[in-house]
Amino acid sequence: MGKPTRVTNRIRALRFAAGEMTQAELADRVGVTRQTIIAVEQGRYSPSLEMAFQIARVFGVPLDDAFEYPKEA
Amino acid sequence: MGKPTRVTNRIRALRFAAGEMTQAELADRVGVTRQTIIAVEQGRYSPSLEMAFQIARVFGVPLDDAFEYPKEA
DNA sequence: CCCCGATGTCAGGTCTGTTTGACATCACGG
DNA sequence: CCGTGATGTCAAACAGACCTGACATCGGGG
Repeated sequence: MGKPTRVTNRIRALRFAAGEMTQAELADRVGVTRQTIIAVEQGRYSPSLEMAFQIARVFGVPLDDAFEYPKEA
Repeated sequence: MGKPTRVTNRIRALRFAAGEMTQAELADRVGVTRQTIIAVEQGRYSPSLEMAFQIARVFGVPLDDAFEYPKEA
């Protein structure tokens, strides 16, 4: 139980928008584990900046489009 | 000796552009340590996505403007 | 000259992102 | 009915981000 990750993402939506891309395939393309994709997709924790960049790149969208950070606590 | 952080940033430039903002002040505003700012600024490691968002927000720029990720290995 | 603010370094320790591997469920097709 | 692909869960371990605290340097003022 650490801090709830305030960062949200649109990975799932982007996956489906990209022709029903599977979690396993995304994980493979990004170079991480399927587990990691699941955890991030579910918002259990936020990815590293590098991983965020790679994910956004896979879908061809800017970072701010794939991930969002709410205003203040 | 881990992996060299492929992510680069324009923090230093942004700091000076923002009226000579000091590392300590940025650290304070972002809510991290001065050490962390130094390390990130020097590219010793890439920040978390949350921290990246906060930094970009301090300077009022989009993520992709504050941080860059080079093409391929 | 001395002090102080700003930057940088080093050592150690904590926390969380990431991995590996095993396993459960559900939908689908043969 | 059985097998398989996609998703999800849990546990344990490792790695890297981040912290604390101490200290070194350099430049500018008083």
